[in-house]
Amino acid sequence: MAVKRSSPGSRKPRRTGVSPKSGQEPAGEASLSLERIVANAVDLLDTQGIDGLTMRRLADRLGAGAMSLYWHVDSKEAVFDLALDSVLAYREPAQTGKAQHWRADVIHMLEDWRACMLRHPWSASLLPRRALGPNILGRLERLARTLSRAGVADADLNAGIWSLWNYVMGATVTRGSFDRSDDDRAAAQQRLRDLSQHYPTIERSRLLLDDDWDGAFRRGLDFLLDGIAPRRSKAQPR
Amino acid sequence: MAVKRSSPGSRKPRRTGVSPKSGQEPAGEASLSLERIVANAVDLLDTQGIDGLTMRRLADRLGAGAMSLYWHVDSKEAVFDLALDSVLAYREPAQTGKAQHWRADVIHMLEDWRACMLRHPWSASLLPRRALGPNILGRLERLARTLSRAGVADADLNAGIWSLWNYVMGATVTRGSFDRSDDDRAAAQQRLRDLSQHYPTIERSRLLLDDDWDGAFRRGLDFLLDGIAPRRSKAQPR
DNA sequence: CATTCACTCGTACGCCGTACGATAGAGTCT
DNA sequence: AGACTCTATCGTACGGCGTACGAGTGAATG
Repeated sequence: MAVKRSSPGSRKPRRTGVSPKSGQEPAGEASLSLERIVANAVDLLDTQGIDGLTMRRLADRLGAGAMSLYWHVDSKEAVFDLALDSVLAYREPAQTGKAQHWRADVIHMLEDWRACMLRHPWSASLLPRRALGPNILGRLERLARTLSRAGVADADLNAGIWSLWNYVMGATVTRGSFDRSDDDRAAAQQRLRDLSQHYPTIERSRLLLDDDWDGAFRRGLDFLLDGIAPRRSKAQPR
Repeated sequence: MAVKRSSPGSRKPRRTGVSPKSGQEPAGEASLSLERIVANAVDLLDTQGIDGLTMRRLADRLGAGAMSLYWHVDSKEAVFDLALDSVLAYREPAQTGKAQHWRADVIHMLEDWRACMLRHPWSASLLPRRALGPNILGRLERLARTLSRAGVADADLNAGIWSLWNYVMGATVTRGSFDRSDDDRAAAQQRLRDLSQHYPTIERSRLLLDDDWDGAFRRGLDFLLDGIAPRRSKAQPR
């Protein structure tokens, strides 16, 4: 699944040089393009949820027939891949000249990552079964570079990257499991309160009710970065 | 989605006391029951993957009509919930009398958690959108209890639990994104090698090719536990 | 015997992803 | 000009899905 042979259905549409009449599309009736498809898919996912994206609906929105999409895209799976990656693009922080501390850099990127995914809740549930897109890899690369420059030993690098990565992933995915919609937020809270009763320690700490997600995220990140930070006497891993 | 009103379709079947003829079912033709449904669903998921589970197939396997399932189960979603939770049961370690160190205890539970999910790869991709079942909550409770007894301050407890939790979640989910099947494992490796070329730091560290997942998991866990461990002078969170 | 339950299942509806092949227009070559 | 190719669109149809609905069955109960 993760690896696709470049299938016959998808030669790239090269824009034939000649744009339509004027320099800009007026409105709704532009021609199909990968960009428009992906943008509308994201929109659909945002508003209708993960089951709301169907090829027919997507095509309708674009004023096209369902099968027209398949000239630009191999399958619905591909639409998911593209939508996911498109939502995870990272704009570097404004780089105001002053060199950032590596730690701030890492935190910024990871908090932004988390924010991106929370802005599009479907992305968290998609991630586990999708391939790595360029934006995802770009973030990994950046993370690796930052840590490496900060002096993290090569031998520790991969473990460090994956630790941070996993943490962010898990935090986002977990967060997404709670209070998905606002409709039943109250009901969910009640349910969690009921559930808690059978789990005394959890209840006492209000684990399921505490909703300072952002703070918890940041604190865990600090735990990890403390562990990863270079030039500590790391002899006994136990 | 996460919260269901207990819908009308699912009164619990109470076994009417009188078992069939003998004490044990002979073979294939037992009657439907929640246990059999869930067990077969897990089997189907294990062998056919997440798309391989359909209500019709599941019913066939059980020698029943598709709609018969719906007397025991509200919907296909419920089957997913049940299958997921059933796979995540935790058997406490043999408790050989000697008191375990809390750290060993936590590590055991979390490594077991990860192992469970890797044994059933579909579980990782299901987790993000499913409700909390009793086995999942049981593990959280145990984690909370262990940390609390180990002396983690109440104020740090939730952050600690969620950190560990998120980490395990993310590690499992990420792991699942790679080399899903053995069919295309070679192809996947090649693809990753190609990809790496555009991401120099990643390539240098062989991030995507390194396959010591278990080791990386353990090392990250140690990072975190170092950060969480009680009685450290934790004044400056920065 | 009548009624109620616990349980099973056949049929049917509306939706899905997409294989296939028929277009239509624009560009290119002779 | 005519023939041909390439890009792009789309209508139809197929097989499969989840599940609403309601009819059926056999045992327990009154």
